[in-house]
Amino acid sequence: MLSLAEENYLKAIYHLSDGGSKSVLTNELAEAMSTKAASVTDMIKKLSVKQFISYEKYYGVNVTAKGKTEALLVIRKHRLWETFLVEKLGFRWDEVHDVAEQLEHINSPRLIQKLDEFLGFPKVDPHGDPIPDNKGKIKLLPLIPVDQLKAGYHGKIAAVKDSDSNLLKFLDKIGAKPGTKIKILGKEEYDESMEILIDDHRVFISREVSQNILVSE
Amino acid sequence: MLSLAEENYLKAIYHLSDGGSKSVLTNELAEAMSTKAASVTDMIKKLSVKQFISYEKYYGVNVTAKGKTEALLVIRKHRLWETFLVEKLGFRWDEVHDVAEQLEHINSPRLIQKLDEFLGFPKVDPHGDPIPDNKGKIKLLPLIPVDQLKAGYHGKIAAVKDSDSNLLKFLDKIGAKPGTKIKILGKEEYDESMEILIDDHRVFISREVSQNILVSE
DNA sequence: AATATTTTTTAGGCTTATCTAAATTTTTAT
DNA sequence: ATAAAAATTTAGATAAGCCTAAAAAATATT
Repeated sequence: MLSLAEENYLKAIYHLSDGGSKSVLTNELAEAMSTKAASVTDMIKKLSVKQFISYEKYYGVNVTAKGKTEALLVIRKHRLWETFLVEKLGFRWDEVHDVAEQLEHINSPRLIQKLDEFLGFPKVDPHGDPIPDNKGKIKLLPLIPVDQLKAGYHGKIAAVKDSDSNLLKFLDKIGAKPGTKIKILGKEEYDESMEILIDDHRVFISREVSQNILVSE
Repeated sequence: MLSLAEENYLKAIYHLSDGGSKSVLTNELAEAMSTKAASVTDMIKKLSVKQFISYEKYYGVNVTAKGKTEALLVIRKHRLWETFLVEKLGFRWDEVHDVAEQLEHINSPRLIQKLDEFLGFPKVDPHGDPIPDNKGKIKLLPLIPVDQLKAGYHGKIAAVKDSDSNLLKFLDKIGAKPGTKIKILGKEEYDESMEILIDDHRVFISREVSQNILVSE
């Protein structure tokens, strides 16, 4: 149905559009795909003809309902594989992204069904991101980045935002992952760094980090 | 290093040459790859330049040592994935081939190392075929097809030859798989069909089937 | 409002992997 | 030994996905 390149573009469009809630510009997409604007224009035309996106010259692209479902099915595969790599093969969560990028393109509904079952039908992946169902539907809960919380807040980490390997290694080091208890002790006005408790351990985190740790409600 | 198409050609050449012991003709390869002789000639030139095969115009190709190693590393991945699909995900052995054909091209040495470990370093895949090591070395034991055995022989099934889904389903039905006890009761001269015991169950098999069940020594 | 800048698209090429049709080489048969 | 048949290679196209350079459209500046 979709080629590997088409799947990758569609997924990028889905992510850049925040799940379809805004349009995506050509250069933005070129940047994300590490390619040139001219190549993006070519691909946009193809995906548009196939009705995965809608496109008006010079005004950026939007995913259609069909495109959204398709993107979410790829994301489902990606997140199930990431879960497999961490839970079953013992990968660290900062190592899984590139491999999952390859595995997500394996085409076998039966494989994904069996994998889902083998993993015990997980609802979220190791980063706390929700796993879409086999119809391409996803339940997104509203999440708040820690940098917006006030001193005194306490709850649990729901997810981490960035999939940058260095951020993940740092979070690993301070013991921060989805499910971990977190409490805000204070925020420094000058640089917005924060003092927090991770599982009752006191740590200092910069704004870059606090923006990437998410809690629910 | 190698493109997907190149990997597939190399693997086919390895198999058709019986592991490098004879040369492979253009048409033979075209047939195996479901493509045209002209396309094969093109690809042969590429693999030849890259030194994975040696090639003399009009006389067929042979795999080099380098090509053999490379082919065996792909086969290693294929067989580890087949083992995973059967042992861990509960696939039937007649269902795994097509999915493994896709999975074998995932490029991540770490993934294969972890998978091997997860599976407990299996020596053979679900069909009884040996799994090459991570250096691309394989230990092939000499196997004998059941149609060459005499009445009275008894031993264990070592492997099954054909990966045709219908054959595998039939073998499943009569309970024949690697490790199962087998005894030859007799052979019918007329059509070479045989009467055998599979795990003490009496069954009749045709020559097509008996040629595809293998025992060691 | 006119001009400069930025963004996007078009035009034309390149590579990989495929194809058909024609040419060439090898093999088989007379 | 030569002609016919079969196998293989070459030549020339095509499609996907990318590129650079140039043109066109939209946006920003003065």
